[in-house]
Amino acid sequence: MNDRKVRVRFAPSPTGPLHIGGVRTALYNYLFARKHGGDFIFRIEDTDSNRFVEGAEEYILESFRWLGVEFDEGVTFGGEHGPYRQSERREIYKKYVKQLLDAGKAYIAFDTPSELDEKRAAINNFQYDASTRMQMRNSLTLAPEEVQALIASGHQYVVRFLVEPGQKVVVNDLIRGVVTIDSSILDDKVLYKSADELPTYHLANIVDDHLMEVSHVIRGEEWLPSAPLHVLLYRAFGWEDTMPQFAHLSLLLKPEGNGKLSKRDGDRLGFPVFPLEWHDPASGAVSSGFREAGYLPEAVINFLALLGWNPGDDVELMTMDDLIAKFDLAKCSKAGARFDYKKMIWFNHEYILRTADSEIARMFKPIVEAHGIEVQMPLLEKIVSLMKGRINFVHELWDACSFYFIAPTEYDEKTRKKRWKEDSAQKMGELADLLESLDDFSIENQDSAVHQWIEQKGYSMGEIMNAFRLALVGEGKGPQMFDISGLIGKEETLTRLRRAIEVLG
RNA sequence: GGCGCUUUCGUCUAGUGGCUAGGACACAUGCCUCUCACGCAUGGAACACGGGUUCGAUUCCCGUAGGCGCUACCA
Repeated sequence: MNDRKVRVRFAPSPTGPLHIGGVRTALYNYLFARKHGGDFIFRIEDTDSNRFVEGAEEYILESFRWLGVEFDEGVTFGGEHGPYRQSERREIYKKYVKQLLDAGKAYIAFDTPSELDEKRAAINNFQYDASTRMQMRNSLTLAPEEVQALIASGHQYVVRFLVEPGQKVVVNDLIRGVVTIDSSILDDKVLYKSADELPTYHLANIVDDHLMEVSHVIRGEEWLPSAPLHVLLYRAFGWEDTMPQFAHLSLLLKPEGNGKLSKRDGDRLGFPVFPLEWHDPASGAVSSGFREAGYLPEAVINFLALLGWNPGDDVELMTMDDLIAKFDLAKCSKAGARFDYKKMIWFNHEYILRTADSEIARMFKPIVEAHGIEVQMPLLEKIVSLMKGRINFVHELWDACSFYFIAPTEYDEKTRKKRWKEDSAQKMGELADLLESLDDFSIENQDSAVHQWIEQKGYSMGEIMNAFRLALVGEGKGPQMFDISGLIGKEETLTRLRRAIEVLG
């Protein structure tokens, strides 16, 4: 049983954008598959025709392409266990539903949704199970001819799983250990609906995992309560010997307050909860995505991997290959993890630091151009190398360094008060003359010439440089002064200097 | 309500039957310095509570409380 080939799957419902929690579940499946040389399957669970959303499947695929999470098999990837979209597997499920029906392990029920609602309203804690099934309209209580007649006359029905009460059902979870429940608390779950000729999640899931030879089911904790039902289904089909091993992951919680992470938290606190921007086809509403918000995929992966899992060492910055090498389901934490978005921002900062200047410059270029500025790559790369350490997102580069491209039109009042003295105009005039006289305007040459001049005149470094900075930048920020003047060039430096003298006096 | 899962600094977490309970984010201070950042250094900060078991429990057991999830012809 344990020497089976590792085969795991990520099986979302195409009901909208992929939640970040789902991304993490997929990531853990991927890491586990790669770690054990197994296969990673992409299956679409579209058994609820009412909730289907156009474009969701493509969105999910695009998200994983961006993140670098790769599938081996499944929808759009091919494979020998297809089709991988549940809506295309109707005939397969019908066969297995019949098998259960014939074996007396499931039955046909005619109670309509509204009848069931009435029951629930009338009886509190009503549950369709061993204690109530004999009072309902189903193949257990009706004569076989009646059942046939109802079906023949077009009555819609569902197939329910007949749960034997009083059994101890044991789920051996790879993260949580042994979980035992009494089958009496389970209800007779709907397995199949005649209305759309599709199974529900529970049936489709078991049949597909079995047929697709899935070895490990790694999914969110919200599935833990139905895991015993799934065990019972494997048993009913006689598949218990090849039943996959289960691992239920803790959930992602709000950064603050109670409850699980939701889109509202992201909107409120200013971070995305979806990998890519999503345009809802029905409402037209736009939800922000990590990609568009300026996160690097490597940073998102690294952050997510550590949210609920830890290899046990003090290393936090890891590549996908590092994560694969270290991943271990047994080291996943059991309790829910708050979504610490500030730490995610720190990861992005670290990854920007580790990304080549040329790559950051390539990402930054369209932003510069959007401000109507033409810039050459070599210059932009130099600016990036000077500035990228101070930002968390590429788009923050613009605010941090727009002075390279645009001369100040006004001067920050606070800085002016502090840095522009009575004699600043005169000294800046001297500085301008000095710089003008330089044939070699290299950073090194400016540096030595200006230092020499300051020393000769007995000026202080601070008074000169700070006034100089105000003149070129318009405020008190930025890298070393000659890294600014050197890059904007002699002519521009002198223009800005002389304008400041004129304006500030 | 019922059932299940869960509980170490504010947050993510490491860890052990005997430790000064470790790291990271965030925060504070200092250093660096021509500014702002970055960076570096330092600091404050935790074993939910109550019972057991034990020579000794943060660690093992039970209970309580809190948190989370499920309780659909949704996944």
